[in-house]
Amino acid sequence: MFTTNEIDMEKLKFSFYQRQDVVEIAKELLGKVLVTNLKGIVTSGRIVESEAYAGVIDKASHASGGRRTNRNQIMYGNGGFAYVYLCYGIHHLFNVVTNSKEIPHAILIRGLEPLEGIEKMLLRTNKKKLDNTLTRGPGNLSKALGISTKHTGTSLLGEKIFLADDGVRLSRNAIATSPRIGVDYAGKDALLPYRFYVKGNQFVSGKPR
DNA sequence: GAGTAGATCCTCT
DNA sequence: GAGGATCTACTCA
Repeated sequence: MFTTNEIDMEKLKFSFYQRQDVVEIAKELLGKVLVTNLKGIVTSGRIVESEAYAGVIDKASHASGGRRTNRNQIMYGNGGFAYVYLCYGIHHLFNVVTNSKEIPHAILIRGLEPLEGIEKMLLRTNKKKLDNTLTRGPGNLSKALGISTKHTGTSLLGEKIFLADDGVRLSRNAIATSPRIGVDYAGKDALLPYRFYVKGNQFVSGKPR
């Protein structure tokens, strides 16, 4: 399906995260590579699913209505940092903060196709063999990559966690759009088409299509 | 295969 | 003191 091309991997630049349109960035993140390098263990995966959270005007966002708390203050900082938080007491959800200071945009990474360090991911998740549950869904992928809430505030331009472009390009018709998942509480904002995924990829969460 | 309950704990009210 | 940007296992059919 995808071919790895590690030689041409290039970290996404600060300016990539600084742009205004969080929905556009969410779409562009599909096909990019998320890499973690923690305690000398390198694991990575290609992003196949993402969701945009459009700051203060978005009821589904933690920053909805300008809410500002200890937990989400990182969203009010500059783009290019990680926002990780705990959900349902069990799951660590990994977000990419975008835009500039005081504009709390973020993108939730929901699905990855494993690339490097698959055996390490299996160890972390207590799985025996690779299947599509390893990095499908936001809770699973952060566990597989070793990401937890203590990584909130980590720069995505550093060595520990970063996003890279290895030259893979997705054609426009390979990308599908849908409403976001698990945000029914957000009223009509739950219907916004802010979720993007690679059509037919087995690491996309939700019902297979 | 579909539907539901339980896990589990940090964060905000 | 309540509830959440979820996942899994279990039931029932």
